[in-house]
Formats: sequence, C-alpha cells, structure tokens
Amino acid sequence: MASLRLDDQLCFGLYSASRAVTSLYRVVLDDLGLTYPQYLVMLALWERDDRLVKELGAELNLDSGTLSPLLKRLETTGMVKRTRQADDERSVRISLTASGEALRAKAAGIPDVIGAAMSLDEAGIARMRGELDRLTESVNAYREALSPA
Amino acid sequence: MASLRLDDQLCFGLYSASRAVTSLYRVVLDDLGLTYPQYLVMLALWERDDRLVKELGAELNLDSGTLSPLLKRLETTGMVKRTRQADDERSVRISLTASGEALRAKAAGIPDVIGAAMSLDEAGIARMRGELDRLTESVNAYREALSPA
DNA sequence: CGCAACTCAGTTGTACACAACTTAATTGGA
DNA sequence: TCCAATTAAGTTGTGTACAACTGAGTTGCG
Repeated sequence: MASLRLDDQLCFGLYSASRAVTSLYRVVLDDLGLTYPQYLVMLALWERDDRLVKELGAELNLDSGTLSPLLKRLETTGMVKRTRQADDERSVRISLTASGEALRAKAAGIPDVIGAAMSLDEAGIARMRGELDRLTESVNAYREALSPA
Repeated sequence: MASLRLDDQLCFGLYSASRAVTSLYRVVLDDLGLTYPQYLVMLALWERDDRLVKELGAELNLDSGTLSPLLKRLETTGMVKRTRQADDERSVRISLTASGEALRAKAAGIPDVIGAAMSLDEAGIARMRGELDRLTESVNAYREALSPA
C-alpha cells in the first residue's frame, strides 16, 4: 500500500534527476548552441547521417509535433539540411551540414564531463541504465494496456 | 572515455524513463483533471496545507516562472486558493479548497497503480530512489561548481 | 531616518512535449 | 482502376521548464 507522500515516490526522484541532468547539459551545451533534445538529434545523426524524420522519431520516441519545429530550428542555425524525398514526397530526409558534422569534434568531450558529474563508475552507469530501460519498458507496456494507442 | 553513442548514455535512459512515467500519469490523472506537475503540488499540499509559493518552489525545485502560472490554473479549476500574506505583502499563501481536499480521496489509489506499472518491489523502489537521489545531488553539485548560481 | 540591497511573486520570451488535427502523398483491396 | 484507408510531416493549442526581467514590498546598515 503505497502512500501519497512525495518523498516516497520514485517518480519524483526520476523527475528531479532528469531535470538536474538536463540543467547540467544546458550549461555544457551552451557553447555548442544546442538544447538537450537538439543534442540528442545530433547524436543520432552523428551515428548515422541522412535519416527520415520518422526514423529519428522512432529512435528518440518523439513525434512530429516535437521534431518538426526542433528540426526547423536546427536548420535555421545551419546544423542540418532538410530534403524532401524524391520517391516518396511525404518523407523528409535530414542530413548534417558541414557545420553540423564539424560540431561533433566540439562535442567529443561532453560524455566524459557528464560522466564525471554523475560520480558513478562505468559499471554503475551500465547497471542503472539497465534498470531504467527495464522501468521504461514496463511502464510503457502498462500504459499501453490501460490506454491502447 | 565515454562515447557519443546514444545507446550508451545514462542520460537518455533517464530522459526516456521520466517521459514514460509522465505519460502513464497523464492517463491516470486524466480523471482528476490534473497534470503531473499539478499533481506534485497537490501532493505537497495534502501533506501540509497553507504553504507559501516559495516553500512549494523549494520542495519541488520549481521557480516562480513555472509555479505562478501553474498555481493560477489550479486556482481556476477550483483546487486551491491564493491569499496574499498580511504581514508580508510580497508572499502568497496557497491553501486547498474543499474540492482540492476532496480530490485526495480520488488520488488515494494512484501510488499503487504507478507502483504496479513499474514491476519493482518495495525494496527495489527504495533502492532506485536512493540511487536517483544521489545522482541528482551529485549532478547538481557539479553544475553549481561549473556555473555558480 | 533614509535608502540601497534584497526578496517574493509574477511576466515575458524561448523551447520542448504531446494531443488533436490538417494536408498531401501513397497503398491496397474490391 | 479507383478510391477508402493509411502514412508522413507539419500545424495548432495547452502546459510545463527556465532564463531574464519587473515591480512591489521589506530589511538592514550607515
């Protein structure tokens, strides 16, 4: 029988931790002119360039309502290019510009800074990441059962 | 030497888990007419009523830029009352209305629903909560060292 | 006392999230 | 073949987050 006490709740811990990490990213990413969600898109593109909006959405779990304006901003700041697909005019392909590719070097040190801030060793990070992934999957499955897409 | 690979990053796990939990709350709280941050404010008030905006902000780590409009919405929906403090006209005291107090009964079952969705036992929840709290504190300390308030 | 420094809440502007909707393009089955 | 259903991206509207600022009120120190 769980209580309504704020302190007890894992959810509030999750919410606080997520906001704390984002606010550290805000400081670190200021240099690169990126927000945290924009950085996530850049990470995805650095890993594999030339992606459809749909693919980015699947990888980051973001819908077009979030991605469309975010990608427009990344285009405005010269990080990515948008090209309507020739063989399917509904699709838009996102690719890195030279500036976007170049930004990768400036970002190279970020994971270590974030890692240092967490004061967790590699094993601790991997373990927690695993726990969070299981939690996400479990919660998403439960939600979909409650309220089917 | 951490990599720029999205999969490796604890931060993305945290971000995903936090959004998954919030989206489950969205389904569960729909009945009560609350958003998740509004629910957090109600939890704080159910625990202790008659709080200054400043106190709520300290407990939830939210500034007035977030709280002021949120509290205005809770006032509009009849959950809380705002009273300017007589002995210090700068302060505003937030108190539950009868409806706001009554909502507590409807919320009583929520923690168990969320707990069930997480498929973690009580010990697992407590442990993870502890790890997240340590992470939050560590990250916040690091950020404040980088960029003093 | 007088007033500069500070405090509290609120406002403004930017950027997510996300539901609900729109538009245009594609697909698949009768 | 034709057209209803589906799909992709974008738009609209609401509600956080948060930085930067405003304005009113309070405090403390010379």
